[in-house]
Amino acid sequence: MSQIPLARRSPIAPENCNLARTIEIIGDRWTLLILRAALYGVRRFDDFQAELGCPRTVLSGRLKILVDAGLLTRKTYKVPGKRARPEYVLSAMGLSLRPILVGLTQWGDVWLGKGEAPPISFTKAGSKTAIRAAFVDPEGREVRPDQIRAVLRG
Amino acid sequence: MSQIPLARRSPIAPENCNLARTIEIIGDRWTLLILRAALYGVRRFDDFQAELGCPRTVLSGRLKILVDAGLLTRKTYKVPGKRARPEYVLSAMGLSLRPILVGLTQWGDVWLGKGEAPPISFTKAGSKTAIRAAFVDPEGREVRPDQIRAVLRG
DNA sequence: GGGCTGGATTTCAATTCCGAACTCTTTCAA
DNA sequence: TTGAAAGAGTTCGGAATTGAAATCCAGCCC
Repeated sequence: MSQIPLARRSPIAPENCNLARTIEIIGDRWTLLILRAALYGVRRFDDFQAELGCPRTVLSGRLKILVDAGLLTRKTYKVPGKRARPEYVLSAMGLSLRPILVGLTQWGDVWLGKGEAPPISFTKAGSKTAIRAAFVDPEGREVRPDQIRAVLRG
Repeated sequence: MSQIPLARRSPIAPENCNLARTIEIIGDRWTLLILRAALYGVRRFDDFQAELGCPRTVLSGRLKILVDAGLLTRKTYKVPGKRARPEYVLSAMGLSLRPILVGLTQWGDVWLGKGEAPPISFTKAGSKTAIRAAFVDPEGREVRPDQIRAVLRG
């Protein structure tokens, strides 16, 4: 029934596993919620704070981590008549997490959705049909999950 | 430059957002590392502990959460001549996170990879070319990131 | 100057985490 | 029959992190 054969250890030590490294950066409740908000267009400190409802200390710290890691870029914006403020904009590095967060959203729709229609869905521009996160080969054709093979180097 | 227009709040309140709900369950360092190990075939308490190096109390708690949430199933295994022990195997719900963890791995390969060849890569069965996470339409054709539109219900 | 505003820091109790030792149960070995 | 081993936890202090609120701080307005 379980597709995965028993292993006592993973084939890659967590120290040099890029998945483990990724988890070190974004594997955190608040960090993920910040990225969620950022992908919806939130950029300012107080807006993040209102959105997440987290302590300002935590928000401040997490934003710093994300900027240092390169997922967010700290820019300055200026509303006329107000002083300049920093805003936190997704970099290309952060933007490229979008398929993953959409994938997580769709996973939640399936397994946590309580039968309701999902509150947000995704379509191709100019079309009404839904799109989904998936794997594709180099030519852009879908590869079904059961066709995925892992290959170890060396 | 930034593709995402400024927003003061996200269009969906975190309370009834399936992405936020997902993050509540698996948005945690140790939880994600447990799932990583589980997807590599690790099943037993002490093996998880050796793999993650986390306190046994934390592991015990996280496993309980994952079992309660339905991602792991607690079964009993018996090595001949040894007493029966519990093991934690991925349910269908947990297995369906695999594409997401593969996506995170590849994101790490691109952005954290330090120029080395990734220690693990993914291909389509019977092929040698790499696959990648992307969006597809219902027919399985790739949709480029700039063509994605979010649609709110209601 | 004095108030306002949006970032960020300080403070401190409450929680969570860590690490090591300890428990409990069954099986094997002396 | 006693005892050692092994696996899966639990117990227990001390350390670190979190949460909530108050405070600070810099520039823009009047």
